[in-house]
Amino acid sequence: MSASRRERLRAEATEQIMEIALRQMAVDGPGALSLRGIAREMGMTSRAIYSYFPTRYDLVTALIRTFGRGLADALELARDEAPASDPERRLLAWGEALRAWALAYPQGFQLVYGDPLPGYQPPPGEGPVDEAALRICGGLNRLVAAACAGRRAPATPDDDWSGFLPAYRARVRAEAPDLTPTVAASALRVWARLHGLVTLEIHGHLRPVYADPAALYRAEMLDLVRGLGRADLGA
Amino acid sequence: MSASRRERLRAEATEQIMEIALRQMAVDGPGALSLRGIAREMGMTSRAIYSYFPTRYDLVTALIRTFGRGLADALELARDEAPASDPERRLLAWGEALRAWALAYPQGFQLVYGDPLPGYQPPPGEGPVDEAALRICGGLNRLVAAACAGRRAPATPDDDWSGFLPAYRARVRAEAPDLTPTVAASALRVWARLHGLVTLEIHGHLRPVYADPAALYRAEMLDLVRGLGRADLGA
DNA sequence: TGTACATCAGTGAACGCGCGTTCACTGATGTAC
DNA sequence: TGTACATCAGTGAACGCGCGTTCACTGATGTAC
Repeated sequence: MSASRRERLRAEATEQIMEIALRQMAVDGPGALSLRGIAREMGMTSRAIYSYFPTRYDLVTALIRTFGRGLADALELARDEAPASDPERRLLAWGEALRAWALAYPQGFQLVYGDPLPGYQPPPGEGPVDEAALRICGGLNRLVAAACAGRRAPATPDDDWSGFLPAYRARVRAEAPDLTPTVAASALRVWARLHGLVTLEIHGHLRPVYADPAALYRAEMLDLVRGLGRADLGA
Repeated sequence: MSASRRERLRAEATEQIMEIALRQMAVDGPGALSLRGIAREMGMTSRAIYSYFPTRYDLVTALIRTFGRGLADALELARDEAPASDPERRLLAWGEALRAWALAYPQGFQLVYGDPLPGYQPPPGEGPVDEAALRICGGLNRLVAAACAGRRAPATPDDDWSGFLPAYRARVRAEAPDLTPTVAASALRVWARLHGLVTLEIHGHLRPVYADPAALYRAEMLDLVRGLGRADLGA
């Protein structure tokens, strides 16, 4: 088992690098992330970082991927703590978790949903957020579908997918064959509404205005749930 | 009038600097903004920039202020093109203008509403966005109030302002004494809903999903107008 | 249990770069008499 | 209209900095026999 000791140390160092990277970004803004700075804080030569991340952008990619997974985990966890029999509560829990996570990791939120870093280009092939985006998007689709299920106007059966990209439609179909486009569009707009309040809050635009952003967010979520099931998308 | 020739040239150069700054930010991300780069592109010595902007951050501040004003102008213009007798259309026009402006100047939108630049701190005293934020916020408040006016449940008269910051409340009171807190909160949430879709779109998160973001946005606005006037904020 | 070898984390010095900013200046444009 | 002076846009060279990245290496940790 002594081979794994090296592995453990390596994993720990890798993690430490990522933690320090985050702190740097939190303190001085993204873009302040610097390999030399991390090395300095770890008490290592800057050269040493390169045996963990061959390039600055590889570090960023790893950060984005980690955060994406973390967010997806947090959302699924919160959702699953509410009983499956109560889809509305599950949706509310999901929404609360989104805000809570964003407030806890504002740099992470920005990495995943904002412009990650000046000049950063995701690596070719699967981007670092793709896996998480799929989980998050798919999860929200199912939640919204469940919450809509027992409501009036449960979506015209012959709605069209024409607004969506074919690739996205195929993906949705693959994992949730009976999801209607109306529901998918609703989910998208639910996401956008929550996203709007969250980004305003983490960028400080709510601060000079509203003292209780949690209440505002909750009210928005309640309104949003109330509005579900109306087939109101489209021309 | 030859004194003004110098002034004109100076103003033109100042404007050119700002334009190039924008282009740089658009191409290589914010944070890629560099005085030397601007000078290079203008065919000047980097030193020359300093007679226009004493510091890099002064340039950023000027950019933010300009963009803030530009956005506020665009919104007011669009609103005023719709007849004052049709508050809903005015609100819709305002919303469309927000999206259109953000798509036209994504760097500007990010300067005003996102993290402007790594390390940037607004100057002490009045920040560069304050004037524009006031105009935008106040304008939206009035629009929402007008759109709510003829509706059922036009806000409980004795609603409370407790969720808002006292300073904000005072400002709103000063310029629109009969605005109810319910309306103010509605306006805030209207803003957030539009902001959510817009930020998702300009950061490219809608692109892999929805082919017609304009339609999605329009649907959201219609839903939002439909929902106005319900006194649905609060515990 | 002991020795010879492979692995691999980390060192230390150096590269070339672009940056913001400062210094001392030049030469053209405008102003006052 | 012409001259003496003030203004001021822009030059050119230099500063010190922190950065990402590369080179050739050392010494400790683990592995095979």
